[in-house]
Amino acid sequence: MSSHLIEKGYEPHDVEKRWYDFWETERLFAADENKDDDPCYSIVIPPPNVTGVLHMGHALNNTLQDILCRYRRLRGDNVLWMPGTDHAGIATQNVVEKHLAQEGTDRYQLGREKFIEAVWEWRSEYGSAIINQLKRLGASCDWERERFTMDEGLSRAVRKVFVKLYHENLIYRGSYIVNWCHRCYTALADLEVDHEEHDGHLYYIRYPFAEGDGGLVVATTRPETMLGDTAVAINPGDERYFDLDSSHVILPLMNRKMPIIKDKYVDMSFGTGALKITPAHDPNDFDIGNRHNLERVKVIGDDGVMTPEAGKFKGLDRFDCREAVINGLKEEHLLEKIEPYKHNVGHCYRCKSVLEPNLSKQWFVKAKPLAKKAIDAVKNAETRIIPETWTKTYFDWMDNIRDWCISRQIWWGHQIPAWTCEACQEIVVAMDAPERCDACEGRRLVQETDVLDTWFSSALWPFSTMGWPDETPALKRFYPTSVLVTGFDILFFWVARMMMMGIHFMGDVPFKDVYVHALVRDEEGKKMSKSMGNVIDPMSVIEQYGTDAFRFTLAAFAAQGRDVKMSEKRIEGYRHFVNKLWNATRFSLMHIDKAYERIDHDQISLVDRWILSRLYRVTEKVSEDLGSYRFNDAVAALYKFVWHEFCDWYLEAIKPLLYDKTESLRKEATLSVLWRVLRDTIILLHPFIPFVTEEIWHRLPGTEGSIMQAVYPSGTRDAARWEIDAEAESKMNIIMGVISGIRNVRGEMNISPSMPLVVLVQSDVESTRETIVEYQDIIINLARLSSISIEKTEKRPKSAATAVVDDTTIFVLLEGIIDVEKEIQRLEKEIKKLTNELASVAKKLSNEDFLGKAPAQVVQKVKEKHGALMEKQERLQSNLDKIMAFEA
RNA sequence: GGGCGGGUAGCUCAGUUGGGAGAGCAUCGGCCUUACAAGCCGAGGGUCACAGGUUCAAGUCCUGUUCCGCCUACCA
Repeated sequence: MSSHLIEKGYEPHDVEKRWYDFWETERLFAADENKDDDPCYSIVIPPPNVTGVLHMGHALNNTLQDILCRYRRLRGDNVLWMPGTDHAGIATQNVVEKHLAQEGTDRYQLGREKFIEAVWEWRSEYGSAIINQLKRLGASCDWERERFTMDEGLSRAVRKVFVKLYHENLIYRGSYIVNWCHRCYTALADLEVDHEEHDGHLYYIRYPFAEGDGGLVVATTRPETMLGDTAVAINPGDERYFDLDSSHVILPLMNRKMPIIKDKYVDMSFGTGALKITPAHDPNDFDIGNRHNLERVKVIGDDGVMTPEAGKFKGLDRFDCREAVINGLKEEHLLEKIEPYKHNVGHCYRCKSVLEPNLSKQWFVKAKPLAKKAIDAVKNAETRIIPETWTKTYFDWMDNIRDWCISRQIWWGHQIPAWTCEACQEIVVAMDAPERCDACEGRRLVQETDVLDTWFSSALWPFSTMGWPDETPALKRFYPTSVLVTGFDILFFWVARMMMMGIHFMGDVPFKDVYVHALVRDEEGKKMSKSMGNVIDPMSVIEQYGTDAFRFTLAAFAAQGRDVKMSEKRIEGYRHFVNKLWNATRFSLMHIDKAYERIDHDQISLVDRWILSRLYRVTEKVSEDLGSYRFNDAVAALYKFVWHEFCDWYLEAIKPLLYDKTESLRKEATLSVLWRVLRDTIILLHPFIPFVTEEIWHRLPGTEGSIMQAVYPSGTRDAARWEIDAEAESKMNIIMGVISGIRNVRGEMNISPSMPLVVLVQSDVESTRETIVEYQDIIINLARLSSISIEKTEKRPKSAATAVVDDTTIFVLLEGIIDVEKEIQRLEKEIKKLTNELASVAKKLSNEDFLGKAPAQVVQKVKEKHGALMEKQERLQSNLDKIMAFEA
């Protein structure tokens, strides 16, 4: 017995902290851009918001990345996992503004410079929260390289990109309708709009003709915008309006004379076929306005309050104004009717306020030319999207891409590097503040106050984090990255834009693979959200079950193309797995007290050969599955191997030898196999459950350093014997089959587990008999027998329960104990089951077409199955007959 | 409006080129067997949403129906 006794249950808490610190201190996560020989593997983290806390999505996302990175490191790759956070312009500004509000001040009182200082202070105090949570998760990022999108280096990259795109005419500035959030006081990109269906109303308003009686009735969901109307449009083909008396209408409440224009955009089948035109507050109306040279009257201000252009409604909040307008129209009897109407309303994705389409001067990226190359790269498989189904979504969006509004009217972010000359209004775009105007040599230049969309800087992440625009060794070695692991919710926001920028500026795709994983939902499949109260906090899960159990669960759930429905029950189940591994180790270490580097293959037993063969198979399987991002399959294979092969069969089978006090070469050989299998198993498991495996590693004799530096098990290392042992597997299948058959009888006949049984085994097949004779000790041990005899002839003993496995019949002799009735029932049940199975197989074989058209291999297989079933049924039947005759 | 994914055991879900319906949890029965009761040994349980089609053969491919979820969209 060794002195390495360990605790009975695995306690994750202090273990996790201890080993994470150890890994960091030893710099085991560090990539080396100056190393030439090893293959490189790189991933950039999807940077979480610096304001964020870790949620289930992050947990899944980073667990998968960590599994890949740890796996590749073990295989000997030079791995870079680049970590960092993004500055989350609007979100962060909102958070800091809330803090200021609590202190009774606001950013306007502070002023821009002081406010930005306050954000940096906030960041240094709270910004590392999510990083620490990633560490709790075990994330093996190269933290020494941690980046932030507002770092000086990354800011330089942002400016460089902006300047270059501007001079390539891929960035322009202009007045357009944008999505405006009055609360955040900024424009948003189209993507940043959340559409929600609302129960609203459709208001029918009559606009009287300028000449004569009557008027045109228009329908709108936003009556307050009528104050900014500058025309009414009808379809030129609309017969209803062919002979209008008047060419103009009078805008009610404003008393403005407006033209009736004709535009094919108008849908004759909707509403009245007459459309009010508000060029300053609707994107379609804006286009129509351009076509007809209409005036743009902006009635809703950027603060959500009506402007002086709204006449007597000036100063009203936009929603109050809606009420006022309706009342005003009612008084003038111009409101024809109100219908309930469901329609989509855009909301700010950051603060959920209702957005207004608003006329505004903004900066845009011309997306089409950039998108084209990004489309081609996926078409040419320079970048693979996995699962493939997402490529279609990617193409759909890319094909219909629209210009990207990149300016934001907030303070926290990269200030746009454009300066306006006060003298001549010339715009100068440059990396650094220019000293004089390019056009007039004027020296008074004012920088643009807008900042850039956060996603603009995130789009550069794969190369800006590696030092671009400098030509760094890191870029040379690690770009393009091997894979991007991300959720589909930011496929457009981020992945598509990185593709565009990466290709444009690096001349190469940013990643070879994009692995798109599922979203984590609650048990009912709903998106987890704070407002619904269905959020499971990863940190509390880690507290309760340990990081390893949590990670194993996440990986097990990560089947491709499916959402993850998180359930604590499953986490609990995998905690049991971690504990099982722990206890298997505990048992092993009671017998192992040294390293066994060499296995004496002449001395090892059948079960030893079998478990080595199974270990080889699971090793291959895990490599295959991780190579194709099938995390759940890898987890299932490992789970089955550890629990149902290593623990249930192997450890149980070798117990008698281990408990035998006498030293022998045989025992030494088995111990060496046990040592090897345990060591290799924890190495295989380490990418998934890093903490417990590191802990075990250090308790296992003969290991050095960290498990992270271990040699990954592979077929080449132990070439002579390290392979599938088909003979051992097939023999073990016979042995295990016989044992299971006996156990089945014991269970079904309610025979106490402690009662030793006498068993007679019969088989026609010589090799089967030989195998059973040779390894009868295993059967006696695991099936709890007092004796076993093996013979060829079929001669049914008195008072026996029967089990048939393949070519073997097992008689459990139970003179005086057997419950004949029970045995008859048992056999009848078994025979009935076989009869059903046989029927479907026989049907197949009686089908001429099947015999003629199916591949010979398949026919052969079915025939064999039929034979086996027949034989089994016959034998059970004959035993039933005998037992019944005996009974009678 | 367009697109995508899903409906498989009581629950949560696997099931890769079409050829034996699986796992975990839950349930039932038996065990405190000297690693683990967070355990061991057994057992039961499914017309693979519905209707057609292709095929010798369909959970798997095709068509339609239905229910659920998501993404996307400038019809007032």
